[in-house]
Amino acid sequence: MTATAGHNSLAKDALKSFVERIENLETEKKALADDIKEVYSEAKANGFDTKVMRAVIRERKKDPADRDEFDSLFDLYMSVFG
Amino acid sequence: MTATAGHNSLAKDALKSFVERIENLETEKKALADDIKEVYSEAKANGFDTKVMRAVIRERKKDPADRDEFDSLFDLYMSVFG
Amino acid sequence: MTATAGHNSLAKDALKSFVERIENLETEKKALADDIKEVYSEAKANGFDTKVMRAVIRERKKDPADRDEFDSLFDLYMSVFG
Amino acid sequence: MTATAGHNSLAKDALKSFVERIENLETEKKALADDIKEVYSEAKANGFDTKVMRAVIRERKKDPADRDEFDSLFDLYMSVFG
DNA sequence: CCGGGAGGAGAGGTCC
DNA sequence: GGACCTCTCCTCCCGG
Repeated sequence: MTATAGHNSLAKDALKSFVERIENLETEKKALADDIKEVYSEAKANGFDTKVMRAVIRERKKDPADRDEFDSLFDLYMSVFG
Repeated sequence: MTATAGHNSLAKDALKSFVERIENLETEKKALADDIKEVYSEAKANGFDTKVMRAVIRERKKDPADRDEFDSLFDLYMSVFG
Repeated sequence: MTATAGHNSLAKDALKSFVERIENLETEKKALADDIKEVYSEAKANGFDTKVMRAVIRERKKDPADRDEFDSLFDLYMSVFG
Repeated sequence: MTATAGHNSLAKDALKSFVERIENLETEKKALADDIKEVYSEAKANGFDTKVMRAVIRERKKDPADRDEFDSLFDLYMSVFG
């Protein structure tokens, strides 16, 4: 936390390294996000409803047991409102 | 809009293809997210404050975008509020 | 488009007025959002599942016709994946 | 899990009450959102750029929060990147 | 009609 | 482990 060309230079280098590694990974992650957007665009251009597609993909990601539990509770709550 | 075996088999295949492409890309994206988490963990183990690191990375991301073409108008509007 | 004291003082006043009206409305809006959060907290403290509650409230907000259309398309898409 | 008149009638009533309170609050909140939209429309009709106005309002909202206690640490970390 | 931006909801991480 | 809070994603609305 102090002086000339030396003190904590290792910590500085370490920090820079960590930050740069993260930024590089985020760059790659963003590229994939863009790719995904692109595929949705293609699908849309082919007449598919992307909102429904998203729902399907979300559904397939879920644990069936969790889904069942959620559904039964949902039905119970809804039943309160006729 | 379709073909031979069964109803709309082409559309079905197209939908399957789109969904699977997206799911694969999301798998890769998640792997990168996990990598990023891992780097933050390393940094934390080395004594860095990850909350501040996140702020730094966010800041560095924002700067380039902030050179907007409406900056002058923005400044004008802001000037109204002293 | 202007008047007496200084350049565009009318426009300035108008802008200030618009901005302040919006900011006041946003303050009120935020207060309501906090109230809503508070009710969810109470409900949770009484043993209700807030995630399911949100789903119920969202469901009740929807137009039945839209919901049916979405559901049938959703089922169709899902059927592609066995 | 409950008492006398009918199955869980108390829990039912409680749930209904919570949901209705939330829905009423959301109705009020939406009314305010509409009011805000209305003010933006007026401003636009008076020749102001609503996009810039939004930027101004956002900025004014951020400033107070940005005086964070970790500013010094943030500056230290940023200094690494000259 | 399409893409981009703003607002809201949900999920995950962090601190207590 | 529970609550807050940040971040990401989804949806809707405005502008082009």
